[in-house]
Amino acid sequence: MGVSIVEVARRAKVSRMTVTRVMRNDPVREETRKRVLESMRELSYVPSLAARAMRSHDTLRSSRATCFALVFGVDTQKADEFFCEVTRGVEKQAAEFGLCALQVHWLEDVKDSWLRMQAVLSIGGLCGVILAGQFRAGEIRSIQKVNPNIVIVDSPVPPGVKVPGVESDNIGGCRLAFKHLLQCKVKNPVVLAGPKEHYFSKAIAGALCDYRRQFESVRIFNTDYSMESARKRINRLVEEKVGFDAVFGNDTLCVGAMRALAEHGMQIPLQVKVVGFDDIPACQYLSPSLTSVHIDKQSLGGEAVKMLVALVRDGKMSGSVKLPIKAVLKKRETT
Amino acid sequence: MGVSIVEVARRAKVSRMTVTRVMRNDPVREETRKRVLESMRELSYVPSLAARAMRSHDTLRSSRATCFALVFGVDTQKADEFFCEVTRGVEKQAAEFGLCALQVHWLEDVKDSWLRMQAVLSIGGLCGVILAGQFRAGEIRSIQKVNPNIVIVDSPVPPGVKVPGVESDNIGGCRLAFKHLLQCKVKNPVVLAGPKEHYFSKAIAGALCDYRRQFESVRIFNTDYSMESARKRINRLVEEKVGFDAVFGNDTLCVGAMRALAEHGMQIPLQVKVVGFDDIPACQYLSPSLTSVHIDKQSLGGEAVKMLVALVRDGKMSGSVKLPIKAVLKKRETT
DNA sequence: TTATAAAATGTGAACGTTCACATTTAAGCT
DNA sequence: AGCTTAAATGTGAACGTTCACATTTTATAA
Repeated sequence: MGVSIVEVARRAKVSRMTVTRVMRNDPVREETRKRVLESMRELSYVPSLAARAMRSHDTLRSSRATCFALVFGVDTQKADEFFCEVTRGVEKQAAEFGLCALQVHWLEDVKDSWLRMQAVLSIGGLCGVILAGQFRAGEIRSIQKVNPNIVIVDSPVPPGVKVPGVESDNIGGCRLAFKHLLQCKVKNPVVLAGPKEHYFSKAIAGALCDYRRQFESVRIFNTDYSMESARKRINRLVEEKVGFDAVFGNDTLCVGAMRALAEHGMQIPLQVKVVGFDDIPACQYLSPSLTSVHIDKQSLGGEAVKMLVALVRDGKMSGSVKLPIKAVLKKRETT
Repeated sequence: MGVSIVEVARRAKVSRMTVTRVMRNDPVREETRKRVLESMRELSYVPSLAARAMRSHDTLRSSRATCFALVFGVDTQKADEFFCEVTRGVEKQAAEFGLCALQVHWLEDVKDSWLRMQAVLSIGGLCGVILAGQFRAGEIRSIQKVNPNIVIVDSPVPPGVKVPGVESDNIGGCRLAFKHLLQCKVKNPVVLAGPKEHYFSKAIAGALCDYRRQFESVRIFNTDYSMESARKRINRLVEEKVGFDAVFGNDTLCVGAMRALAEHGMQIPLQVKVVGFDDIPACQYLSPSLTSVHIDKQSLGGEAVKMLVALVRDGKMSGSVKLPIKAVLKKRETT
């Protein structure tokens, strides 16, 4: 069913190797090259990555590899728009390098999922792996066995593993948010964090160390990043007449929160200020538009690719490089 | 770097074939099986998909295949939330079958992108391909050469190709929207379509055949599905004092449109009604919440996977099956 | 016990590439 | 022409599996 290099060679009356050379732009007589190219076209030859991969363990870091895997961790599904943007950044940069990104979601709850993942990652022609989201040290080590070129994006590298990575400055971003809330004379903010062990939640805790004292009260709630959980939470607070004058959380959560506030006829920003995090595209188009801490998600992805390429090219990276992507506050109508 | 079946075999003091048999659950003496399994564990053996793929052309439809590709067409990037949901449906159903979905975006403007795509699709262990979005007949035929098991999702199958597919009832959905607008006494709707040749745009045209006469005027504009283009368009209409009393377009476009209306202090739904399409999660959380034509995006993805599995299992599908996913109007506050 | 069938295990070849090296062809010089 | 060197092209082996078939071991029956 597939056309092999041998058939192309036969048709062009040359050997397999010459065909390979043509593909590689190695020196071949012009006339021969033309015959081969024509032969490839006519048979609509597609090289078999599988076969290439067989010679892989040495080929892996060769210039021929055309793909890398972009693996999404377990919790990444909720934060849609965020990772969509990261992915876009990855793909743009990948295209720049002539690479192709194979995306895989890792679903924790499915049996054998992990084994299948590993098998996928050992597919030939994969020059490396970018991990997006949260991974445990053991998981990373497993992956390293299968493919040594790993870059981790938007997640703190767990202790005990050495992996280069790109990281948004979440703590710095949270600080900006709190500082801004203070400037807005907020006294009793409600903070909507993600799941307990999550990067974002920890960053919030980190940033609060510096600012907590300056507020009268700070209420923190963990959520699953869904709009619904934010809406419910805020609804409950309002119904229980808990006093608060601001909400801070990621953009998705803020959308849910704003809905709840609207349902109760509360004025934004008059009665309650709202500050988001991530600055997803929709922020500008909400009414009122959402003040948010901007993270350059595309850079996050793009830089990860650059790092991966460097890693592949130079063989090794100097230790556990962390490239921070800085956060910027975008003031809009909710504050 | 990778552990091969031979090493596992050696360690367990058996032949390669016995190891294979253990993996396949073929009959093997219990004691031997235990030795092999242990050996596999200790060496943390991961079978090489690449190597498996080499025997592929017959293996392809065998039960061993663990992955399929989910390919996104050129224009799919804009419609983020929509395809995120479709993907989620695909992955849930894939997990159900013990399969793993490899996502690939096809970026048109990048050179050799198409060739790389094809190479990826011919990766071993891929039991099939799901195409999401718009593809041309020639493209589909090319892919068919590389991998015969194709299902197309949310795109009309181009004439001249026989591919089974799952399709949302876009025309029906648009009819619902227009009918609803009429019920709301709308006389002069503005319609925000996608790019000219797009499925959605054509569905709008199709549905309008039946309803155009019943409106006083219908203004249709093509967009690139971005919020910004919708906002600009509506802004211009307002500034040019073009009279209209409703906006219809996909949800993303509606968000942009609503922003524009809000900027001009126009009341929704009093002065202008807004009806979306797709019913992305955010619709319910906007203020006012967005009336939208609901498409069950997860089913779209899930059914595609079921179809693919059937295709792989039975070898062939009866012609060009089209499974329609029906559309439902969700009335909310914008009408 | 030996013959016979059944169960368990092993073997060579093949899949499509590429590598390292071998061979052929062409070109340049005296 | 004949010799040397460079350029162009070809070959066998290897990558990790699996298949079809071959061989060995074990169980069963006479």
